[in-house]
Amino acid sequence: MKRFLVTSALPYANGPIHFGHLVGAYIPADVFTRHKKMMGQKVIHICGSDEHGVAIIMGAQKAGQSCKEYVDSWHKEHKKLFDLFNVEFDFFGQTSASYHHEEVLKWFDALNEKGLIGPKDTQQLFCQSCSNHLPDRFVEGKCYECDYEHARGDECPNCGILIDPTKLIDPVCKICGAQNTKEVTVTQWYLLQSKFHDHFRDWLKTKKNNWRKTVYPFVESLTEKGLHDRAITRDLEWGIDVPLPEAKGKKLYVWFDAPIGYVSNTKQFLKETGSEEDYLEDWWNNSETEITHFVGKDNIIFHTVIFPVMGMGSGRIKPPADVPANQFLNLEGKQFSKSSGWYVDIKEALDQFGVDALRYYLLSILPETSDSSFTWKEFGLKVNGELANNIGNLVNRCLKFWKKNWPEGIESKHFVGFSETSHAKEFQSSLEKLHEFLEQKQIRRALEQVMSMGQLANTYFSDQEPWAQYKTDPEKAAYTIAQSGIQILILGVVLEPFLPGLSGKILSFFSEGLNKEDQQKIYRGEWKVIDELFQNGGKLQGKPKALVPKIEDEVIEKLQEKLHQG
RNA sequence: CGCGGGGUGGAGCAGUCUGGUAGCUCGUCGGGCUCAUAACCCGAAGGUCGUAGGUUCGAAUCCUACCUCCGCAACCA
Repeated sequence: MKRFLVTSALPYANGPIHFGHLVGAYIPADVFTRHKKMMGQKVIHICGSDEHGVAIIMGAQKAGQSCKEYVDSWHKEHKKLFDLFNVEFDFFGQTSASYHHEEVLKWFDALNEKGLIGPKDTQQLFCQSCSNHLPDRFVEGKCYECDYEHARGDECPNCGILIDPTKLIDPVCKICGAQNTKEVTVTQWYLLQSKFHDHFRDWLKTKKNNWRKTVYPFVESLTEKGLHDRAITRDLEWGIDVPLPEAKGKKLYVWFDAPIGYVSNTKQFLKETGSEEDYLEDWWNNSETEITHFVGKDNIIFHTVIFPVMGMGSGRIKPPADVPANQFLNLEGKQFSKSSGWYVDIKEALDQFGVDALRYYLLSILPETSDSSFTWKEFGLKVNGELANNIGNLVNRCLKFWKKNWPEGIESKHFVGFSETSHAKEFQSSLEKLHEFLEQKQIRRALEQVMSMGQLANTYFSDQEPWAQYKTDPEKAAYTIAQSGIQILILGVVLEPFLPGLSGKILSFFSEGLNKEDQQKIYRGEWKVIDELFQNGGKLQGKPKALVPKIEDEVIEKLQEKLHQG
């Protein structure tokens, strides 16, 4: 049986999550996974904290904590935020855990055995003040081509040439700020990707027609002329030991171990849930598995080149079916930047507006094809004008009318045969489009289909005029409300992947007996089941109310002011 | 000529691969309705698809040149 393995980029345990991260990977992955689950397909969503690397060491130093304490606290913080945002993982692990270290060593050994890892001597700058090796962007200086003052160790932002850091004029350590470097020769172990070029290109070509146009052309042109060998070891104190006697004291580079976290976390997930399945045979290396990595565009190279090479090269896992990378989300046109005050505090926003409003807006501006912008003004307009007016109001107008006029319930006969009606046909076609878009990971367009179903339901309600029917022919009105009620029930189910919170609220009006199986049937369009659901008549649970509160203009204005004041 | 992605009615976007009456949401204007969160429904106005050439019976869509915006993405994680 076909199965789906979904991953979202491992958040780096070194700072808060912002909207860009949510929109780039976690929310799309969550929607896709929930969709698959509702379809009744076998799917797991794996993620976890990425906890090695120089930035973590520096962050821990600054915080006066050990590295482990430091990453643990960010791990908890991130987990909490994902929960608040209804982003659901089947497993959310840590790369500092021992199960992860074990897995990484297996990869290293396998690649080493296949001759895909080897040592090379390189010239590197070493800071004599803080005793750190300074790879690329940890050093800055004057460009030897154009004299630009702040050329980085890898590239000059002014003239664009690739920089050899040892040739920089007056190099400065970016870690401690001292100008006290010397050139040293160090041995590092490299992932010999160049040996894998032809094999890689053969595989890549098979993705030409299914990958996004922001992904394929980029990877294609980048790898056309060859794959670069990459250093996968570092001289650091924190990380996974290189399992070679001649590399004593060295650690594996964080980007080597991090993606393996997807695999090690899957193993741990199966172990903790008592599964009999094998993480490799049944999942990562199973021909029936479709692997999808949700990432932001900054992660494309690692997920489309390096990790696939590691997987194919070691033979441990198969390469991904798709890497639906998203573009960047800006804040009112400029990049989010916590240090310059250009950011939005997610927790505050959650407290103020609730998860449904935020998820709705973020979903509607997912940067799937190009960069997009978060603006408070548009947030207010979309939540009020679309979510509240369309869906919120629909639920409210129909269910209030229902509760008021049939407090003891509507007879079951009015609910029968919905799937055969003409108003169900249009719903059905929207649902089919929604499924199609979600399969293609076009989540924005899928959400539009949900909204169009809301509009269909509003139109049906208005056309039938149950308020007028009730005065002349109450039976007819009962039928209209029953049918409208079914439409709302379907909407509630269909909303689940997008807005699980709102979905749950809508469904709670209907029946406590609406189990997962029935929901899945409705989600799949098997609407015959609805006849059975209302066989004892339709009585509403609880008291209907406005589910999506409107956002006041003044609130938006205040937030805009606050942002621009910094 | 470093690389990739954008430039479509007031705003935000889809359509470009596989040429054939320019589509969606919001906003605006007009009408309707009163069950509902001043919500909902119907209708209308509004675009020579960045510019200039070319291919074609026909181009937003293919080709060429140019202008312009965003990002940096294989030793930042």
